[in-house]
Amino acid sequence: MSPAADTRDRLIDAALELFVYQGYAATGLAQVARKAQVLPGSLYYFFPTKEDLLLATLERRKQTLYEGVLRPIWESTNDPIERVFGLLAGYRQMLELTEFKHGCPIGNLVLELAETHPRARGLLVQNFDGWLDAVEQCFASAQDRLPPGASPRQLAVFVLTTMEGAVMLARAYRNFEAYDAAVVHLREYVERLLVESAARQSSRRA
Amino acid sequence: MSPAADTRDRLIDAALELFVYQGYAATGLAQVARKAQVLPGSLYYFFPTKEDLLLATLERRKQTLYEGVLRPIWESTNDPIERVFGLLAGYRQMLELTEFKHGCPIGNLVLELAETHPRARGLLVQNFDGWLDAVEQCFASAQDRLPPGASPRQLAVFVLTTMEGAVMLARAYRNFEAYDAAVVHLREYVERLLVESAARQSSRRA
DNA sequence: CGGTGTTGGTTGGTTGACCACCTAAGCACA
DNA sequence: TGTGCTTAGGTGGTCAACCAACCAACACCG
Repeated sequence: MSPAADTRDRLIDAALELFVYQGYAATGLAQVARKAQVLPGSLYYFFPTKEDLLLATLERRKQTLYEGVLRPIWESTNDPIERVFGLLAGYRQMLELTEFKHGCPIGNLVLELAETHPRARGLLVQNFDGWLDAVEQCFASAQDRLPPGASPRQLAVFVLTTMEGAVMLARAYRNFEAYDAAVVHLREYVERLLVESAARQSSRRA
Repeated sequence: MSPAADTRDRLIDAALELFVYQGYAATGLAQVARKAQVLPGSLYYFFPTKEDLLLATLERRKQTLYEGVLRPIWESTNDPIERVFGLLAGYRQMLELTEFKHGCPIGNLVLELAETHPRARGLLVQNFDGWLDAVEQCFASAQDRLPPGASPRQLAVFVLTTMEGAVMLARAYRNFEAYDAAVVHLREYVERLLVESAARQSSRRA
């Protein structure tokens, strides 16, 4: 890796963390540079404007979704339904490790920037889409165990809304009560869909 | 109302909207004063610091929860379960009316301020608590129609996480697909709890 | 009644810090 | 020698915070 690519990466890493931790507007470029061990001027060399830096972080986030988020869980879990809940457990673990400092990296920025930064919104949506695609695939490959009317995509959306809301409440309360309650109910719901479908299939066979 | 209380109120009203619309950090005090038709100096008379203004808006939000949010729905709907979904419909309507500009007033600020403003976090939690109390009461007064193990509080938490997540996705995508999908699934889940309980009761009677 | 001090609220402008943004000189490596 | 990158410094602008002068309403007292 060239030295330039290295500092560029360090800048994105630093910005990624600061934007998620304290918001976009509240983060100064000088602070990003300091955290990345780079002089403020260099920052301008790679990212002409602050928004360019923001877009680069979102692009990075999108590209590391599989490597950083999905793969560790996909490798430890095979059952598609359990993979979904493994994902939820992963976010829980992140909250735990960072003592609720980091929530969902996308969610925070959506609420802050959706109205004011249209280009960022586009990338945020792409990030959500990537996540939804992955979860949709889980449900799709378990579709034979689900009721016939169940839409994998809509189930994925439900999982994402639950997760985003749960992360938000966990950060607000600084505990896992709400997060765990939400996941328990989501599991109850999915469980019911599974047994319903199983009952239907066995009755058809009979 | 004294003229002073009036300008104070106007300031809180203006700040309330701006903080929700464009975030806390991104909102300048001069902008708040302009919107409230007040000179910047007066702002300092009522609120020594920007954070004091923030806390006042959260206090106000807490006190207007019933009047502004719950009452209109409570009055048009009697069934406790339908009241819960009426609440969700109300937030949907707000998104529609404001063209996705306003999300949940509390949720936005939670993600922005939870880590950096501990006093604000306390008030944000109080706001969530008030909302949760109301929804919990709904489920509690329908408890005879729910399975015996169902906890009204935990159900309320599930509703809140769903709502917050749904609002977030609606704002990101600028459409209601995700919002509606989430609400549909939540309804499916509650519906299943109701019929389950009904079946159990009729089988006991038999 | 009327003059006088006090209080609650307003005005407009200042201050110092910080911000994103910009530049031009310097560096190392090819 | 040239190119890619880094460095230090600087500019204009905006921010929260602050202030001193001001004003109207009121209370108190001669």
